[in-house]
Parts: sequence; structure tokens; C-alpha cells
Amino acid sequence: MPLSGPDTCVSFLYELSCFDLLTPQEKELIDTQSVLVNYKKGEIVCKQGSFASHIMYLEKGLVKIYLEGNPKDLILTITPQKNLMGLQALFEGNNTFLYSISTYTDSSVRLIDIQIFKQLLKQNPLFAYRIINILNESTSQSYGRFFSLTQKQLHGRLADILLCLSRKIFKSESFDLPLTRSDLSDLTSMSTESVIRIMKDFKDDGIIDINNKSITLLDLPRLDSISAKG
Amino acid sequence: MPLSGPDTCVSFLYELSCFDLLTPQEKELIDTQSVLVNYKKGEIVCKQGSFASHIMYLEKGLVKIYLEGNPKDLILTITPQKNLMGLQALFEGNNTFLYSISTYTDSSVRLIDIQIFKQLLKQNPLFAYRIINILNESTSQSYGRFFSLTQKQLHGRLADILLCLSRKIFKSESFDLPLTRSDLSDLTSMSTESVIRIMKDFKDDGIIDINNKSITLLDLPRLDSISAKG
DNA sequence: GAATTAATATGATTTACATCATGTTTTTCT
DNA sequence: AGAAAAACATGATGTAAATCATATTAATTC
Repeated sequence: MPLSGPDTCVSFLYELSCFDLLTPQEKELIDTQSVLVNYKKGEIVCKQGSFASHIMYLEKGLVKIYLEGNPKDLILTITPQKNLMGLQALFEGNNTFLYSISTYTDSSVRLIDIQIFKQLLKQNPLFAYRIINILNESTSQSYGRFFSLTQKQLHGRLADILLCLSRKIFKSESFDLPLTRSDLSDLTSMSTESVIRIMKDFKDDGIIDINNKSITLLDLPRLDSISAKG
Repeated sequence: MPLSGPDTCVSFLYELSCFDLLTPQEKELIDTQSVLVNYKKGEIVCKQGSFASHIMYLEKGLVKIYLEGNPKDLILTITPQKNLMGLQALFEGNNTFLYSISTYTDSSVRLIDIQIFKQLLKQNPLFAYRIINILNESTSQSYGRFFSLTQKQLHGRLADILLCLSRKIFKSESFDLPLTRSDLSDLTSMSTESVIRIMKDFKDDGIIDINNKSITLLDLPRLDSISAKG
């Protein structure tokens, strides 16, 4: 059951740029009709509920896309560079951001006017087809996380996220985590204390190693097993 | 915060048929290259993990789209007639169904060859644009449910589902529920016993009325309040 | 570089639910 | 219509995980 696995759970992953499919004129249109904005670490790129007049493309950086809740947020995805964000604003009748986005590292975001983007979709079917693929991949991952968060208990949920961060975001078994324990709790829908306790469990069992912000996954088979068993 | 509300949580709702945007020739292509299959109540339309060679359009009926889990399933959406299903199979590199679908009532499903569907997307940008809108609406609703299931407790989750069924599926405050309590538990990610207990709570408090399968929402403001408070 | 603030850590307590057990009603099937 | 099987219902018990309280460590800030 690939859906329940850890690989479907965090981020948009489309490797090829969707803009490759545009004609030179269309690329020119995007270049002239968009702006590049730089954000420092920790800054808010867009705010849930505010008006959405543009599609965002993360050229550089790492961000979280999250729903604001009381008292806890829910992180929908961790998104690395070269990904589109805010596509839901294309939905007719919805001109506000469904979620907030903030940066984990210094980031550059290209803001593309939504009318221009819609025009490109309507005139370039291959581009539209690519966007459909991106949306579908995003939906698939969303379902995987849905399953993880609602059907698994804490250890399984945290194993999912650690595996996903390792495989999909950092692409290494050893990485420096820019997320806090509180962020991990917003990703796994558990309390911050539980994240800390389970990380300690994993460390005591020799499954992972932790040194402050640095994390190494030592026993991937066991992590996979914990992920599968829930 | 519209996302956390009950209106975003169950079903695809696109009212206009996406096929209106096709040319007569394209409609002809779909007509000749698709088949209509009739299902009885309770039958399985597609099975998670099996090969997906076609897109499905529910012409008549009511179905649930769900992830199979052990021991409990997770219902992603309740989908009424005139909706596309299985669009995620368009995603390149994924040719299996992400979820299972089964019927609540006798239903008719049109099976459209996926290559034909892809061809239409690539040659008709307005059609592709419409599909993008459908996917985006679906994603928005999915986020709403995500929030409900992970951030709210039982009473809030059940209130969300009752309101959504009333407003979006049956479009009446009084309806005969084809779903069992166990289905409601798969929708709200709680135990069947909890569904029954909370339904009784609501009934004792005069918020809803239940007569076997017939349900009437008596106090919408209080249901909304329970939904909002979580 | 000392002072604040934020993040991490850990034990004690509480609680919202699930699970279990068992009975009743409704639906389905022959 | 009667038997079998689902679905519904309700109380008793157990538990996973949140919350609370309080240190300790690390990261910012002036």
C-alpha cells in the first residue's frame, strides 16, 4: 500500500520545471509580468485568508505551508525550492490564500500575476497538463498524510515524517533539521512533548542519533517497520 | 477561517459538467470511446492498488471514495452524481488507483479511457483549465477535512460531517442517511461506538432528531458552534 | 558577553477516547 | 415468514497521549 508509506507525506517534488513547457514568448511574458521577492529566514510569505493576486514559485529556499489553528497549526507540506505554491488560488470563486507560508531559510519567491498564469493555462495545453500533474501529485501526497495522521499512532507518525524528510527533502540519512520540535509536532499532529519523548525513544533504541539539530537515521529498516505498523 | 468550517469537508461539488467545454467532435470521441457500467448498491467500483486504465464519471448515484486501512478505512469523500473520479490516475508514473470506491445507491459510472482523456486535456486548454479547477476545489476540501480530523475532537468532527451531508449532499436539513454509523466513523476517524454515543448526545440536547436512518438537524446554530469550537 | 527569550527535556497527573462485553433492533437472505 | 446476519446501542474498563509543572540547555538580543 504505497499510500500509507512514508514517501508520500511531505512535499511537492516535481523535479522538472513546469516553465520548460512554455514558448520563448510565454517565458518572456512571465519574466516581465512577475517580480522576485527575497525573504529572510522565519518570514511570512503569505497569510491565510488574505487576498491572493498571484501564484508563487519558490526559486530558492525551504518553506512550510500550514493551516493556522488555535492553539496549534497544522503543517500541510514542507516545500523545497523549484516548486509552485498557492495554486489553489486559481480556483474560481476563491481569491484568498487557503494557508499561510513561512520560510525556514532565506528564500526567493517569484510572484506571478494570477491573470497571466490563467492566460498561459488557457493558451498552452501542455503547460496546463503539467500543472494537472503537479496538482495530482500533491493530492496523492495529501492522501498519504491523511492516512498517516488519522490511522497511525505517535511512533508511526513520527517515523513517517523522519523518513520523508530524509528521503524527499534532504536526500540523505544525515541532515541538519531547520525545523523545531514544535514544527515536527505541527507536522505530526501531536504535542511537542510527545515529539521529544518519541525522539528519545528512537535514540535509546539506536534507531536514530540526535545531536542538537543534527539528525542521523541509523536503522532504516526498523523505522520503515514502525512506519508500516503504525 | 473558511477552511475549518463544515462546508469544505465531504464532496466534490462542481455543478457544471466539465464536458460542456468539449467540441461536438470531442464529445463524440468520449461517447464512442467510453462505456457506461451500472452498479448495484454496495458494489465496488474500483479497488485501491489495482491498475487504473480509465477515468470515471459518476452519471448517477452516490458513492464513497476511501482508503483501505487495517482495521479501519478512511473515507476521503462522499461523492454524488455528475462528478469525475479517479483523476489522480492522470499523474504520470502512477497507473494504480490510490483509493477504493463503492456505491451507496444503484449507480451508473462512465469509464473513459485514460489516453483519450489525456488527449483531450492536451488539445483543449479550456477543458484542462476546468479540470484544474476541479482538482483545486477537491484539494481545498481535502485541507478542510485535514484540519477537522486532526485538530478537532469528536463532537466537532461529527458536527462537521452532519452539516456537510446536510448542506452539500442532501441539500436539506432532513434526510435519510444511506451511510451506516460505521461509515460515519470512517468519515470522522473515530470508533463506531463514539459516533453512536455522540449522536445520542446531540439528540438528548435537542440538536438533532434521529429516527432510525432518518436524520433532522434541529439546531443549526448550535451545530455550527460545536463545529467551530472543535 | 551578560541578559532575555526561545527551545529542549522529563516526570506527574489527567482525560478523551478506544476497546471490550453484551444485549437489542433492524435488515437481509432463502 | 422465519432464520441469520448486520447494524445499533450502552455500560464497564483500559490506555494512549495531552496537559501541567518545572528544569535545563541553546539561541537571540542589546
